[in-house]
Amino acid sequence: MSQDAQVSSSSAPTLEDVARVAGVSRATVSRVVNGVRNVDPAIQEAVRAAVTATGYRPNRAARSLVTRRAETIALVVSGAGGDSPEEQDAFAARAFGDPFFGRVVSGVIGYLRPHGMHPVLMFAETAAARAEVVAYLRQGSADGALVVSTHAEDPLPPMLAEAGLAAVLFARPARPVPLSYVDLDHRDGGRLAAERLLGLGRRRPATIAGPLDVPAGQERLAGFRDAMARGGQPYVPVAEGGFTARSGAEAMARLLADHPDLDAVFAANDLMAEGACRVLLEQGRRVPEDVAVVGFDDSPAATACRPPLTTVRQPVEDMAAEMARLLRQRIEAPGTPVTSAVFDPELVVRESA
Amino acid sequence: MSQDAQVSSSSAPTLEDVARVAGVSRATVSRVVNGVRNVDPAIQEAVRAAVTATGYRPNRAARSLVTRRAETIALVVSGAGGDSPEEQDAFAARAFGDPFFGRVVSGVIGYLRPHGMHPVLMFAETAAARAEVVAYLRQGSADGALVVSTHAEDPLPPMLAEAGLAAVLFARPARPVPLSYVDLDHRDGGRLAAERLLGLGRRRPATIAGPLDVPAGQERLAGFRDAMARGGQPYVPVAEGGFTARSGAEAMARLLADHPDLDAVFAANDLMAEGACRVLLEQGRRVPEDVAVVGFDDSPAATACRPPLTTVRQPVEDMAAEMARLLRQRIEAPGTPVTSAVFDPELVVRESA
DNA sequence: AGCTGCCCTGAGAGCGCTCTCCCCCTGTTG
DNA sequence: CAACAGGGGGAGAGCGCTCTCAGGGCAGCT
Repeated sequence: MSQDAQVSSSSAPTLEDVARVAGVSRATVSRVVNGVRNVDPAIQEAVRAAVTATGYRPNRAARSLVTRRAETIALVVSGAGGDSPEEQDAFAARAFGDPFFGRVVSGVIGYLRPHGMHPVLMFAETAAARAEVVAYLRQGSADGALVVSTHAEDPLPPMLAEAGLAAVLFARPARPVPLSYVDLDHRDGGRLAAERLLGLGRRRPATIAGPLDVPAGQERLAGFRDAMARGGQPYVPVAEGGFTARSGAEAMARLLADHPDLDAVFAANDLMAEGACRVLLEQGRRVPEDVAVVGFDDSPAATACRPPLTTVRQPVEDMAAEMARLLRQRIEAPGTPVTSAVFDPELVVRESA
Repeated sequence: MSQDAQVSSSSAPTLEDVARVAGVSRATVSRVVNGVRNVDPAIQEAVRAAVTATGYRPNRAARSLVTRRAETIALVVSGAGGDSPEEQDAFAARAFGDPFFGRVVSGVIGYLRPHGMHPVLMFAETAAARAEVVAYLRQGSADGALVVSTHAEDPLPPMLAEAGLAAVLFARPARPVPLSYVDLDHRDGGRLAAERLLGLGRRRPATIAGPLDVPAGQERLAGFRDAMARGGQPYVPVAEGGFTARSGAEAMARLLADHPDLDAVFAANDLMAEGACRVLLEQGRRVPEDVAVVGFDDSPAATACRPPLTTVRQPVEDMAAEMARLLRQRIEAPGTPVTSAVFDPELVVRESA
């Protein structure tokens, strides 16, 4: 039946059509369709019936035109990549190759969906792409942006802030930007790793830190060291890595050379932990018997690793959902001050520690 | 200066503003901004100057309202999942955990970007979500859909076709649907694997097939068998797997039990190949010396595997770009008949064969 | 010179929706 | 009973854009 009505009007039904069917004015239908405000229940009922009878769907463009809201938000994967097409492909592949983004997307959609919104996916890996993101938002095609940066020195957030656009970041930017963000309590993650190792009775720990110019890298290390110090281990050898398996392996080799008697390693991410495990195994150390290893992220690398890694997990979906919530809030009430939401990590115990 | 103009008009500049600055009518500015048609070069110049001076950006909603084009397309990750929130999360994580989707996204964006379009990301894993995708499109919020199904029996494509909506699929659906699609020549992929193994002098091949109710599963097998037959190996033992590492391992164990002297295995995807390698190694077979293994997909599992897998790669980015191109074409000219674009796979030689 | 026809430009009518008036009707109060 | 308040509903003005239509100017033709 709804199809008949649909077809008869030769095109998608409009408010006008619904009004005619319900025997009321356009304004009343609009009132019912949107936040119902002061409408006689009987009429509401009639309108609702007319809506289903006609198969009416509000035209988003028409609505946006007058409300000046796109009812759309941009999900921007941002980073400082190169400008060649190959690098762009590589950027995208790298970004999405990491299941981390899948979890972000999942969390964002999980929040947005009940609100009838859908994210527009954008990459901002080049200067041109960043300009386009800003233009897209200024143009009103999206009401705000959710930004996930792959690099700490991402130039996009400052651009967004300067243009006065609504945006929320995943992870605290390296230098302060007047934008809300969600982040993990990396310090606490480091603490969790330390306490696990301490609880296992390990007394000669070492750590493979992430890049120390990235907040996450610094804080995971700081948290680990603090907790170790509190646990009676004031001195912890550190080797810096670059969040890759190879860098983890190299760092592990250095640590082993300098401290052959170590019995525990905390790597600031799973990839480095995996590299570390490989080196450990190659050098004849058993994991976890001889050396316990704790990673960070709970990425697939954690389960793929032999042995499966004990690791620190971030509630990425929850964080992403909160990011979306903060953005919506900012869009609704542009005046609200910027805030941040910091989430607690969780220790996932597997076999490596 | 563009900022001054921007600010002075207190809000985003409109066509009217540009027209005033350029000293022409709205219509003329519109003509210049869009496909320039019969406009005096001098006036074009003046308009363009006014556009940059004012920092004008067409309002997408207003334009969409009259053109009845959203200039947006939906990128739908579709599948038949469960309806619980956990399953939805799992769905998303699974979908994006697979770098395959990253490559699809990358290819789609690569094509769309130069056309000033951006994809809206949607999941269609439940009946409600599917209904919403259809509603979203009927509502005109997007001009068409790019559908990537995780299951062969995805109900979304038929729904889209029936609603008369523009859509293009990734991979041929299990049962015919009047929709265009892009796909890989899976048969040829099977052939490539067979010829590699044959070229290596292997004479006792076996294969771990994918699910045989999926076109890709059937065709990879058929192509492999045909090429083997042509190469003088009419009989090839088959074990069916489910595209997971575990199923690959189990299939491998079965094959080994029945055919202990096999010297080559073609697994219909890398995950199964990885599982197969593990079993092979556990049972004391060396890869590739005793048994050569070829996978399919060239996923990260291929490089993560010990030894790294020789595998068949699909040009996913190109396929995704073509999918977007076909969709745009269909949107521009709705009358054109549905077509399909079949791409050629490529053998990537690593160490396992 | 007068006419035809073409090229270019402007005027203006909407696209479908929201939202501000404004009016009417009912219920309440002096 | 008159005056008023207030809730419920309709009329209508746009939001910014595209596109049709008509008109003005000019070249080429008879």
